Amino acid sequence: MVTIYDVAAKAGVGMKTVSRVLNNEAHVRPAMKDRVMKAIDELGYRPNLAARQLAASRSFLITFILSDVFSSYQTSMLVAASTECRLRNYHLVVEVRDQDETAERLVERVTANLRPDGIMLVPPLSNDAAIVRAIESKGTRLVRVASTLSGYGDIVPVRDTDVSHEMVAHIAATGKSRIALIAPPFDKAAASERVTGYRSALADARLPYRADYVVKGDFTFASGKAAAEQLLALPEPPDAIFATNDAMALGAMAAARQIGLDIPRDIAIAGFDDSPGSRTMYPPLTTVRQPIPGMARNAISVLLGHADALEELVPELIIRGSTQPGAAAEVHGEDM
Amino acid sequence: MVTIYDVAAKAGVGMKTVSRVLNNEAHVRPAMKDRVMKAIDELGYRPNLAARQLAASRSFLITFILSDVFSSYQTSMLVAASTECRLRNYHLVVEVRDQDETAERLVERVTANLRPDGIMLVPPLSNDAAIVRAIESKGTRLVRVASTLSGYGDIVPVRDTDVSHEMVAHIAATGKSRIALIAPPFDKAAASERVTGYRSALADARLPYRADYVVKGDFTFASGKAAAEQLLALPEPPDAIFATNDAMALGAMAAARQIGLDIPRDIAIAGFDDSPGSRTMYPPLTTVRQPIPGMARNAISVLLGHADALEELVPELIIRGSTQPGAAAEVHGEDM
DNA sequence: CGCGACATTGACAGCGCTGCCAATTGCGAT
DNA sequence: ATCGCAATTGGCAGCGCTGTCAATGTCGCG
Repeated sequence: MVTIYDVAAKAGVGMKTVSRVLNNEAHVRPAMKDRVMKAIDELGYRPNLAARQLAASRSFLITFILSDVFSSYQTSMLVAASTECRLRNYHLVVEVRDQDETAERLVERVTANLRPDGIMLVPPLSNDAAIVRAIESKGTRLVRVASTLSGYGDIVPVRDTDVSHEMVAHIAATGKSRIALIAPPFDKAAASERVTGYRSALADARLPYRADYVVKGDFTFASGKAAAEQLLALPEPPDAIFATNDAMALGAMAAARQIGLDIPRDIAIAGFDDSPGSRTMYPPLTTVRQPIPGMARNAISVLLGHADALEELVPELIIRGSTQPGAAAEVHGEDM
Repeated sequence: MVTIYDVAAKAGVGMKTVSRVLNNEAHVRPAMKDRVMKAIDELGYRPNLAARQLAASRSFLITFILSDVFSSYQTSMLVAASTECRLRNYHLVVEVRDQDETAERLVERVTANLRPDGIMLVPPLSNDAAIVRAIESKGTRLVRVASTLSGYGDIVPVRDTDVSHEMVAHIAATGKSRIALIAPPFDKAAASERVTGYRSALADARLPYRADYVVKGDFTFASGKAAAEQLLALPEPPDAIFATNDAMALGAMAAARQIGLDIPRDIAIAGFDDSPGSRTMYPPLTTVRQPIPGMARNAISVLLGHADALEELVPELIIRGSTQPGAAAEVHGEDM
């Protein structure tokens, strides 16, 4: 294996100079730098990560903790984060939270062995106070993609209010007037931007806010189905349902289909996340596409301290057949 | 940070003895071992991975390469593999293959920086000859979950013939007699165990094999939809479609639904993979559940040379509403 | 009871790189 | 040309652990 000494010898410079070039440090004349680069190329030299880690006591590793509840959202974040790490010569290590593993044990094992330079958390784990606190107590850097803005760690905010508003406005524009909401499980309604957007859009459209049209779900298919069943059993059932994620929206679709309703004629249904499943339904689901790659890029940037040029990110309304008959054609053929 | 020297001092033994205990080497008397263990506990000592890597020139890292085409199959493998690594004090690093990145560049960057002790590949990447060859040329250990049995690397085989046979037999048992197949894209029909099972089950059920009932797809939703449209346009259309993965089966469902067919009455549809989407359809999709966690466990075991106790793995038929009306209740409520 | 073989333990030299500090060089101003 | 200061460059000591090998102990057997 070729080492930094070989490069130094070949370039006729001190070993430390090679190190400087590798680390892009200041105080190296361009001519030197070129000579070193050339030697590196010719020798096919690759720095030994373990040695750098040991000497510099940083790991060039970021840990991404996956919750044991899978979601396409998490996976997309993971992929985008890994890609971003690669551009910065970092690497992404995946750890999965075991069922019934305490926050402390999880964080202990994640930080102790590998000593990552940072940890990245996305929902739902990013809103788990116990985990965040445990990471804080270890002193490991943390970035969270989250809507809850308090607590330890830098935060890449999720801004859902406007697009939720847009969504409900879109549904109203298709002529629906009894628009129900399957809300997130959080206790405080204010905790969810998606709920806020729903209410403001109702107000704008001069539609009444009805408490019986708002049912909580827990982001699972089953809870969405149950919520929809409850809504559809109302004396005056809604003619549209906006579910705050796709899994619940699919549950609502199943509930509607089960009692023979036509989507979107009898009931329009919309979700949130643009999950693979939203595209493989018939009719395909109207939903919201989060700028996930950008969010992941921002998160890694923040974590690595290059917070200078963060991207401006805007979620996007994806109108498909579940709210607008003509839109059915816009199905993508991606694998799931 | 507490080091191995601190532990040695506290336990009153040589530093090397602590190292022996850590690595579970032979030639340490139980009494010694206990003393060391106690010291480790009391000090909360954690070995420094970077130092071990450098000294032992192994990385305790396994790289999992993700193809840029997402699938729930890949994700499940990833999660299971990560969990398994953790039990062996290894860590899983994720690298994503960039679109239009050559196999050589991919493998170069994956092996050069991190120098993982092994690489794990699952379909579709595990059948990519160029990647496998590139890894071989780097001399990095490789384990592949694959049905193609030739080439470099240890292989965890995928055995689909029997369960495909079972699936088609099940469909035939529900009274369907014109069972079509949406086949994998491979050139040689023999390459796919799923096709083999289909043919043998037809023979067993004394149903004719009809070439016009076999259409190739490429594992995407769109290709499944197109294939189903072609099948349903036949003069004598099939009354059942077995798609060799779920994405294509969902495409087939969409095609059937679009022309107003009832599932499963007019046409039964079955898939393969037990993807999240298969559960969130109405009716839910009959499919095959691969023993993914076990496969991942086996793969990591093989990679780490503990190939002694491999698990016996059998895929499982999951009968749901898309082939059997009564089965509709068996929907799981997992999030996607 | 003595000897050799083997089990156990410890000492020490790196693994390949970075941080610190000292040595050297270059350059503008006098 | 000379001096001072800052920009460059190199040397060296580890980072914390494992591999090698030598130094002890230990035990069975004659």
